[in-house]
Amino acid sequence: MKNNTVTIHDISKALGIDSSTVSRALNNSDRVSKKTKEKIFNKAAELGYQRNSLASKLRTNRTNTIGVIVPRISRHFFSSVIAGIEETAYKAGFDVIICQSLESVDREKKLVETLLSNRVDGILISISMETTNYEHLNNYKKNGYPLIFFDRPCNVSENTNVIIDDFKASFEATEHLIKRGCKHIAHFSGPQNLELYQNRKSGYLKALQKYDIPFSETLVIETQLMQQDGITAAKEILKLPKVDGVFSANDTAAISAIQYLKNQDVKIPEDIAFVGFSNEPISAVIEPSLSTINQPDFEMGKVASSLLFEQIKNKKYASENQTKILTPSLIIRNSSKF
Amino acid sequence: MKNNTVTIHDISKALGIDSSTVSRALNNSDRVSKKTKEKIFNKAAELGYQRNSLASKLRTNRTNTIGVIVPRISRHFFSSVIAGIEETAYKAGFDVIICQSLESVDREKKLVETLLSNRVDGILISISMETTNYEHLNNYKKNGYPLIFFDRPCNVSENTNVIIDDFKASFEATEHLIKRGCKHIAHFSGPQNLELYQNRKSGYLKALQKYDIPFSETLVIETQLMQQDGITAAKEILKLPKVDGVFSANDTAAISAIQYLKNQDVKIPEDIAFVGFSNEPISAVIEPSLSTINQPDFEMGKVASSLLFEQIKNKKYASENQTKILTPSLIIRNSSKF
DNA sequence: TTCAAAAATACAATCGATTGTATTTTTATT
DNA sequence: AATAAAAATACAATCGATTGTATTTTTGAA
Repeated sequence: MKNNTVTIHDISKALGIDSSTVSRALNNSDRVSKKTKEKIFNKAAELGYQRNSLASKLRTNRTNTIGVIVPRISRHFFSSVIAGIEETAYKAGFDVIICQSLESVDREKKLVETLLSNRVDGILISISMETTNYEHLNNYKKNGYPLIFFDRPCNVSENTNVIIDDFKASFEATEHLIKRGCKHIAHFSGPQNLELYQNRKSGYLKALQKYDIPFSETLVIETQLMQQDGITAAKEILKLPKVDGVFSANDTAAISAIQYLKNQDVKIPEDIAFVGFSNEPISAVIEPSLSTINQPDFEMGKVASSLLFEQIKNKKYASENQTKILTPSLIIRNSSKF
Repeated sequence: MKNNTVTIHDISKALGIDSSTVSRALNNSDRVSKKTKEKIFNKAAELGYQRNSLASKLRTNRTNTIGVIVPRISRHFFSSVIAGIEETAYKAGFDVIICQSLESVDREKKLVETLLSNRVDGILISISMETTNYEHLNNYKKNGYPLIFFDRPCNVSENTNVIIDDFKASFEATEHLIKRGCKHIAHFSGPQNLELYQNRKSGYLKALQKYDIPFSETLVIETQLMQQDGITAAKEILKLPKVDGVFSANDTAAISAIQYLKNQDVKIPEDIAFVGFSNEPISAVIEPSLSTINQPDFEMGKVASSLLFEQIKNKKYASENQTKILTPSLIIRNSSKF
């Protein structure tokens, strides 16, 4: 089977011009005269030439491509981060390869392998919930490979992280519930191997402590925070005495819990007030609308990718451990109105 | 700047074995003895060898990668289709490059260029709302390049399309409104350059016709069906006399319209009943929950990618024009309850 | 017109892996 | 032990573009 794609050599032969000159012309090098460039451009168009990026990348050892690994692209937060990344990348002339780990470490490992074997110039990653071991990432990081963690940080070694201030936001969310009058506040918590969920829990605890609210471990319900988990958690708190407020570490679980509780004739926020986390679009339109934490998602994408491009351009930064902390904000809606 | 990545030649030198043998060993060819394979595997692991896919792809002229272009990954429908595609691709040993056109033709064109220059083995595309001209796609299709349209079909020439039966679903949705008692049904319509929106409108018209419901062009409000468009459309129908039902060509516009109308003290469904299209997750949880058309999204991804892999394996299929039609279903919820 | 400098173009090696063919080594048969 | 067949390995070209260096052509100043 003959391959009929057009190469610079076809152009070269057709015009009797060396392929090196053709290559330079197509890259608009000033080592080629205007006249020959013209000829080459025309012939290239005529033959339907299309550069083979694989060959180019192989030769130059530069792909102008970065990889992004997120748990799920369908999560609004992540697709917004990706939008921010793509905007920055576009300006910098980089392509972006988007991958989803689906919260599986195995998949994550394979994705990293694939990205690296395709020689992306750098990787932005928000690790999966299952990820507890960072070897698959740190090996490459050690080689000075540009790698940046966002949203879900990795602090086991020197890394660059772009995160939001989960502790502060969670503190504020909980404080808001307290000021509103809640006395028995439960917390829907996520996997504690993710620092992010540790921080959200800490913020919650800190607020209780500040206001001298008695705390019991039974108030913390740790799940994967999926839709089904919200229902399970809702059932849990109904068993507990007097829970009148819930700070959920994400919106998804809060929303399904609210739905369930409403069906059980629990009044939101009168009986139980809710604050979620993430500001999923759905939160604004459910009934009652969900108070939540808005994260600077788009900005996070821009910041993380800008840092990555800096590292790519200037390798020395790659070894520097820096953490950028972005500030989220509390949005008060009906689920926690007075 | 020296490049310190490990190649098969490093392994070759370290062991005194020819690089061709190393390559064959790493590909588990049976032309290499077990003993040497062992040695090579060990050395590869020791040196931290990682295949350079670029070189491999260049040489073999096979990338085992397909490209997917969708308008937006954040749309639930598309991320579900992608999930279906990825599942099939994974089984077939293919990688998937996900791209979003953001409904811009220019971006779409660039994405196609990039995918082709990276020599993906085939492309799955759901065209942007702006796309009216298919040259950027048909040129490649003519070369026998495997290309499949899904959801938003392209019938200007011989193409393979995977679509849902928009006409039938829209007919049923409208019929449902009629049977429910609606007499003045408006239609939120999308860009008519997309066949999909033509079909949805046709189904709506057909239903009106079947039940002898008088029709006026003012009842059809054509927009981009974004959130803001829903509000605009809602204002429109308030100006019309007696509109008591709306069939919206997507959920997004329906939802924002409902929100707006509720604020204007219009009762849904008592005053105006609504049926949307797409079954976005949000539709199930808003108040009232939105009746809508559920699309077999995941299945669509599986079907489209299976077809593509067939075309890739067996080029002769590529020239065959076939259209697969999947059947959606009406979900009746509170926004159109009796 | 001459000739050095500058501009334009050609030559050839290279990126890393693959693969058809050639050569060497091993195995098995007589 | 001799030898053909089979197995294992080595050689060398190749995929398509890039790039350092060499060569040719053009330009312009003397």
